[in-house]
Amino acid sequence: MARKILVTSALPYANGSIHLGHLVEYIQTDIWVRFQKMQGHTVHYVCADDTHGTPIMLRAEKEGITPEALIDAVHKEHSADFAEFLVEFDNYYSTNSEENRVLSSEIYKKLKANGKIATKTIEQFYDPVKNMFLPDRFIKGECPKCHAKDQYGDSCEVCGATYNPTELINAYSAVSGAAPVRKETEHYFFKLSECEAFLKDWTRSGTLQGEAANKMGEWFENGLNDWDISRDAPYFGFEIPDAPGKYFYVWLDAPIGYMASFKNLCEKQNLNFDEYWAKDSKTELYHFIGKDILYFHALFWPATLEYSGHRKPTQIFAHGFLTVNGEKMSKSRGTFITARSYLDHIKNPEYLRYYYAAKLNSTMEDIDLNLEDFVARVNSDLVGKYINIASRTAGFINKRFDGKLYPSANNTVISEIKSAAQTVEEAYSAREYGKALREIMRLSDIANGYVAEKAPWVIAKQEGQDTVLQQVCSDALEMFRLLTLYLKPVLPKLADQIEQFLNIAPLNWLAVSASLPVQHQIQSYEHLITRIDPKQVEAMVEANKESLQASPQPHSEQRHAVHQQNEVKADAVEAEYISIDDFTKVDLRIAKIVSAEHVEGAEKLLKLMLDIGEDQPRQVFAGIKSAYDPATLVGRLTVMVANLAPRKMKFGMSEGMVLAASNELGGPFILSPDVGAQAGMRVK
RNA sequence: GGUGAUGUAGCUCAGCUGGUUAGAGCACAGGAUUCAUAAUCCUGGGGUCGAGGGUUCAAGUCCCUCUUUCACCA
Repeated sequence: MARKILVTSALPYANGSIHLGHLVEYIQTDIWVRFQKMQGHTVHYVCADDTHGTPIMLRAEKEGITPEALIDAVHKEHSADFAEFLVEFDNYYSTNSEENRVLSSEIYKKLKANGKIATKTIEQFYDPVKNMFLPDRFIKGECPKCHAKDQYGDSCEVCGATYNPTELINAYSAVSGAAPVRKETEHYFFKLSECEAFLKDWTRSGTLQGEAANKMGEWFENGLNDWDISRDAPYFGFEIPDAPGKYFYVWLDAPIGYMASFKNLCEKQNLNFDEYWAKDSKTELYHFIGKDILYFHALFWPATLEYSGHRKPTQIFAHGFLTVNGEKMSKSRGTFITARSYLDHIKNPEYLRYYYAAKLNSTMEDIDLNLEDFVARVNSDLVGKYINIASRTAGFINKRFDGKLYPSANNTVISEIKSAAQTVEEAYSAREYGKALREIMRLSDIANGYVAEKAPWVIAKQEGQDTVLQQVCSDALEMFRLLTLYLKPVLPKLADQIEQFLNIAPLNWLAVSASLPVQHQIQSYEHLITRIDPKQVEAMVEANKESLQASPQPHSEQRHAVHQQNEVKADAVEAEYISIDDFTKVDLRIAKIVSAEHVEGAEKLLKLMLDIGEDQPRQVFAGIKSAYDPATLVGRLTVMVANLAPRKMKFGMSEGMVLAASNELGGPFILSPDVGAQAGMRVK
């Protein structure tokens, strides 16, 4: 039965080029879509550029163009990159579209009518020169820990410390250089906290991978915060209908961009939008995303849909990140490789599609692009094994039999390859591409073994064996046809060339049970694919090396968003000195460790019972598990903070803090008093 | 500090609900072959499955502790 399926990939931000990390997702999705289409299902694959937000606005300004001109240019670039990597969207649109404006407004109004919108006055950093509110990323200053200059508002790239923008020393606006001030403003919130019951239910109903559902559990444990969905002018985005000067936060209209892109496709192809998005839709909806934006797709998005009267996603497929040679992509190492740069150097996009597919599975594990392995694998699998089957047999058919086939009636190898169809099918369907390709390569080995065993080059020299020769080679080409069919979701362009070579109609899954008929005429064989020269890869890496200091590490979308959603808290700037009065507020005591034990389930904690001369020993959880065996601690004296507010931890109350020394060289080392100190003595 | 993952041959990875001497590809060694843009076939060496403890007749596979790498949160 033909299914109706709508598939999306995450929307790339219109502020940068597509790189090899992005491509993991688009290639993964494209393979799945092509596979489902080959199965005969109705599939629409839509995507769009994510175009709104402060970074786009500012970049356009810097380049002296309008945001619209910027996103138009990026849209062209992205579209070209995807097309060349054979990522075949049914529609690649933009979130800055009329359809999206209308849908975003409608959804907002429905959320409001359902009582899910609230307003709240918050305090944010404000650039008094530029007259705009500043996201954390646009506040820079000196790192409070290592004092590196020009660090971002949320973390230091030199020492790795994380902090609040308020902690930066000599903070300044990255836009104007002015010192930011705090300013109050009214923001609109989506009352996510009221959606908890619905979301708990939804995230556990099989819509997420197991690991993803576990991850979601964390958010529930901490309680859901209302989601800040507005930004103040100036902002490049959609103005909120009933709130002049307030704009939808980019993440509100981005997922609605999936709908808008599809709406646009409906207009072009006369499809029924509501059939796919109405609350009771019988169609299927799948979102392919990176694990970093799970938060938006598994919490905000389904809640938005639910309370605006729409259907929810059927499933969300999250994948891991790409590493190159086992490490994060890095500009200084030359492994931050753009799609364009790959095309310039390696040329053939199907090599990368094949390699990614060989590595992909249905989990959220990161996948590694090992460049040496990439060359070896592509050369060995695609050229040595797969293409070689045709390359070594087609010549005989063309030269000796005028391109005419004479397949045998019964070939056990062909039967075996055909019978693997279900295994391959299931693997693709479950997004276990690595498994599918392993099976296909196993079959390729069998096919090559068949040719080696029959040795057509020997038969060719024997008198009166023409028919046998023709059969062996025809059968090998039939094997090749089947393998091509299996590989087609991954290698669509190559499959297309092979269809022409074999002179057959475009392969779909039904063609598994067909065969090349007797007397079928094939075209002459021309070499279809060449080996990668490792020098090409070296040149690519070299070309991507940036000698300059690494440009800012892109913060993950999630961190970015969550920070934006947090209100700026009014931390007092720490003074350099404290008074004696401040110090005496801290009640330090000599403590005797009465008992020490491991805490089940805790990574770094030990549970200590500390005697400080009170009736009952204090229970304290200390993060010293890595350095101390509990048994050796019992009986020792150390120092604790006795008047620290008790804190409820996952494992119980912690009624104090043990002091310990550490830095990057080692630790923690707990303190020991000199001989004579007694439990309970005050330290000052 | 918390949470979710992760650690299996030189490299990249399979190993489902625990069950014979732990698998594949690449790389390496030896042999065969020459149809194929040095591709193919056969054979072989190589792993105390991150470390330690436990459950079990039986553990890479379950439990605990420690540890590696990564991500997210604080």
